[in-house]
Amino acid sequence: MASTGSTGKREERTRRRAQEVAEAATKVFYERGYAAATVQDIADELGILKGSLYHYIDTKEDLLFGVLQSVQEDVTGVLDSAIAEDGLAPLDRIARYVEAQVTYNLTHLARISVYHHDYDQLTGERFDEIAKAREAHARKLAKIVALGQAEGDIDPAPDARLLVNGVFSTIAWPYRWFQPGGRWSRKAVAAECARYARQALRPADA
Amino acid sequence: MASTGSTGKREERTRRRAQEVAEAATKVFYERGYAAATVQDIADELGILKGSLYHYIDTKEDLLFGVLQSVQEDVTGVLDSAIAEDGLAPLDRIARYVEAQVTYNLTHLARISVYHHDYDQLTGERFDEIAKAREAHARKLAKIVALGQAEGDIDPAPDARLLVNGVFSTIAWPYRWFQPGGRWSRKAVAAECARYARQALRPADA
DNA sequence: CACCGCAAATCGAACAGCCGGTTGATCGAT
DNA sequence: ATCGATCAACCGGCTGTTCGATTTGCGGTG
Repeated sequence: MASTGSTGKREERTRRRAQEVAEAATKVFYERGYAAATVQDIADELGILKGSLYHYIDTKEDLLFGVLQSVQEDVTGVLDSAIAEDGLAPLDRIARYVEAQVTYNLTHLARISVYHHDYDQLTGERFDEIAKAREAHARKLAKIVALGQAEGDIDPAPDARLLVNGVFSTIAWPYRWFQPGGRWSRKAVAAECARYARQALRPADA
Repeated sequence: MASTGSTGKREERTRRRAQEVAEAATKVFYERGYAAATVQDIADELGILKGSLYHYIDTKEDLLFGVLQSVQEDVTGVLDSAIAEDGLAPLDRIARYVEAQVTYNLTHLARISVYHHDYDQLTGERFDEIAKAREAHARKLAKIVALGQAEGDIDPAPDARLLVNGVFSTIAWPYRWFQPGGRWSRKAVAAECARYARQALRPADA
């Protein structure tokens, strides 16, 4: 049987285990923070010895990078989806994007926490890679903002990049205070953030 | 000569040195993060041996707590000042508060970074103390928001506590991306944040 | 279906190095 | 002479990482 495309049980199992490792790392990094977390902690979470963990990685940082890369993919996907929708005015597009991203953030609290909290603990090229992706992300959003300013449903006075940072703040902060099962549902928070951002972007007079 | 009230050169010098220690800790925690930072690093920053540092502290965590306590005082002061101003409509008061706090944050990047980044590395009562202060802070702001909602210049639909979190996001995020001497001045960023928050709070129709 | 081969996964033990923290002696300004 | 500040040397414990031995379970063979 040809190899490509079909997943033997062997490879399947391997892939699964690798994902379990990533999840364990995410959980531990979320609870303790990357720097304070120990390779031992992650091994304990998996129920193996810490030496065994090095069958999957070369370095502790590999675990962090794995998580960050994966989150970056998701985050990029959310924005691209919002861009792909057609027939939306820029302001509506941004509102949808905010709602979708906040929903994602509150559904994947651990991943997003690590993404925002520990990303600057990466070193060398790896840091650069994520930083580059983040900047590309910001530029994409800036384009939509600028379009909205040109069309008149977004305040034309402020620099588009400043408005982008405003939107990011609205998106990024909720993971810091949100409590699952608490007073507000994910949906309610996401909707309020979308409203908040939309209102903030609108021209002053309106 | 009486002792109380007058500062002898001895005590003066001691106080100064203690502040230098705190500043060194702030700088190192800002650059490396609390968990990754070493007592050695801070001693190096001061030009003394790490053993000598323990003349001022009992524990590494003392350094973190010192910084956080001090920042918490400042932050409380900023809000209280905004509350003390009289003759201001709630929405104007909040806008002033946002501008003042963002200005503070961008002027004391290192302190604020540590405050937001490493505060959950405190343990026991100390964590509780800061957490309590933060909650009191949120309640104060919620009162102003609720007042604004009652008076009609703030959207009455969303829960006041959700709006407070929105305002906090606008305040707290800039330290993450702001670059001193970069494209925007502190004043410009602070003013834009104030505008962003004010606009976000206003009723939808307006 | 029973067997075997082989690679992936885990173990077990060790490592050098650095961590936070302690202690007693010494320095230096008042 | 006093007392805060610094030094010098040390400790036990834990860190990330390495590596050869051992176990586990899928894939092919008869």
